[in-house]
Amino acid sequence: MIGSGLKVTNYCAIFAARIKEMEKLLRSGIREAVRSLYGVNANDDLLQIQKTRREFEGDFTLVAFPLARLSHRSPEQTAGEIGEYLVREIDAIDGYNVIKGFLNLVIAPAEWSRRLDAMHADDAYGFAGAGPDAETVIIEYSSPNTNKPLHLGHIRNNLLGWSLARICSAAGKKVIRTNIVNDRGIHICKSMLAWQLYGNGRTPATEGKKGDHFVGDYYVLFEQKLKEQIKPLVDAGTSPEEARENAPLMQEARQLLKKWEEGDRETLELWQMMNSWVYEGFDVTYRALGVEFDRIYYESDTYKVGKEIVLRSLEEGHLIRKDDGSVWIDLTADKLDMKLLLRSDGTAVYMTQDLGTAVLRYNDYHFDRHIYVVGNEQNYHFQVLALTLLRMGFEWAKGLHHFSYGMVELPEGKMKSREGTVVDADDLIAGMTATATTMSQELGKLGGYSTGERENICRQIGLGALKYFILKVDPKKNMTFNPKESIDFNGNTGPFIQYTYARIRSVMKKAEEMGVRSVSDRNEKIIPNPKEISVISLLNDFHLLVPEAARELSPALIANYCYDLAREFNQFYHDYSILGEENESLRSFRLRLSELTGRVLEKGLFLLGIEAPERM
RNA sequence: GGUUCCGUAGCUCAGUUGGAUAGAGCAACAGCCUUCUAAGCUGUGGGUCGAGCGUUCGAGUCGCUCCGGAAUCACCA
Repeated sequence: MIGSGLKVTNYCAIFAARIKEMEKLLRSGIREAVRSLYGVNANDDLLQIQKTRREFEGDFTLVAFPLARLSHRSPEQTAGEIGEYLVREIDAIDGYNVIKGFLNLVIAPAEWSRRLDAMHADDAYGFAGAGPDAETVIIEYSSPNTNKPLHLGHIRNNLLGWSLARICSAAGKKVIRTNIVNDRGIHICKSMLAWQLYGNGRTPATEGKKGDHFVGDYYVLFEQKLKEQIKPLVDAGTSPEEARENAPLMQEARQLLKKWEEGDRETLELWQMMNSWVYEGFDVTYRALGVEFDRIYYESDTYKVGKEIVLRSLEEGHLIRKDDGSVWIDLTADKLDMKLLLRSDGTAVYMTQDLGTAVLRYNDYHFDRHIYVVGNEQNYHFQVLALTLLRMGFEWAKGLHHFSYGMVELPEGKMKSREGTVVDADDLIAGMTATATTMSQELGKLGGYSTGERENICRQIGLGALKYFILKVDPKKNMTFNPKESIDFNGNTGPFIQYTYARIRSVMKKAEEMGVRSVSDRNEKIIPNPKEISVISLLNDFHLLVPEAARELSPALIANYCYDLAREFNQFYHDYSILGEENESLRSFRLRLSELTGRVLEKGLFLLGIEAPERM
């Protein structure tokens, strides 16, 4: 047997260093081959190496077409000659075949087994630590208004932001998760006014209601009452826009906003009280979704900074003041428009506070990159924001990046609050958990567990289904959510991946009971079968996948990878016995393969913000 | 009208810097539990990759034109 665990690790680390560079090894080998065979140096972008497609024999494929130019031979002949050379010169390459100019290379199966050991020995496999000179990335997400509870659109936003933060961290960046709360403005004044008029002192506590829903109800009530006031005016011949502006309720709301901006104590107290109700409600939703922030900014603070910056920039001559006193930036030279930065009455607009927030954050963190997770309806806004900051002389604004994602739509189209089709976040989360519970019962799972354990597992599964459903699709595309057909738990879903993980955990527990060890024995030579090799090969992709996902800012890449890995493992699991294998070394090897798959699935799910249940 | 994004199987979606015969899941049908969890595995059918032209040895992927859809172009946020 083996001496100490430490020795095993060292032994494996050597191979980790060597085999991690498997693709590099191939590259240098091919470059060498080209030099030796044709007497020329192959430019790196001519060496196109990819994984061999399933239907052909081999592990890696070199596309020989580009090299045919150097060899002055047909792609087929070039591929054949290079293949010949590689098999002769590189131990790890066992064989090759050529099909239509594609050189398929077969890696020695034993090499895969060594690669597995190397990955298995590395607890941090796939995740990079943040070094002292790591890039600092701010990720802003969520960004709610304080007049309404969160809905499905916010869920997509929060899940994307949270996952991006984890992916960037795993890729070795220093990440600051932040939120900007739109806590001031006419919208919250509407809720405040409605509560003053019709609330009769009710509170979330007296009504037994979540604070955000409670306040949201008054916002809806305001709009209802306003509509009642508008109707007679319109009937009397006023235009709808004018009627809306002139309705007494609207006037009162504006007055309340004015009082707020003047710092009226009573108004501020009401504002604070109602916002605190909303925050309590948001906290519950955030906790249910499993998202957190390192730092929260409030528009009520940042809009002042924004105003100062605009005024200073005006003095510096970057901006224009019109006759009515309003302040603008002229972006027509960049094919954009004139953009308002301060109203004629001196008050701030949306852009003003975003300018302030950006500057505050730069002063706070000196970020290299600032990622805004905000829907694609604001593409124009963020174009203007970055350009305006640059014009104002803030060079760091080059690091601003709008992570623009698509809308979540219903089969009938957009969610509309007027038609009551908005999918509430809390309802949806509760619904998913309920579905998971029903399904679990129908399948006869989770017998013998306590109620608390059962509830927790069903919660994990329900949320896993929801999160995966949302994160697996390309963020920039609009996506459809059909509330009638509940989200699936079979096939390409979160629970499928969770289930694969739970099965592996179950095997691990049983292995422990049986006393089967997963450590490798360096004296044994394992020749993995093709199914095992496909799993190892996928596991090997993971260390390249994480930086790739960080570069592309793509949780979908991680999600789809997890699915592929789980599917591949399930086939292996189905076809071969792990603990039932009689050959001791092979049994241990399969256990390592399973354990590492479990760890990688867990990490992948972690990057998506999905919990991995030990059993289900 | 300007700008940006999207269009792949009945439905929901993948498809790496352009590479081989475009892939999954759902739904439908047919199988597989005495064996490590059947939320699993296997098989069958299903496609003019919106249309056309171009670049290329090679285009779902790049360019242009058109068709269809979405967003945006507020002294709203």
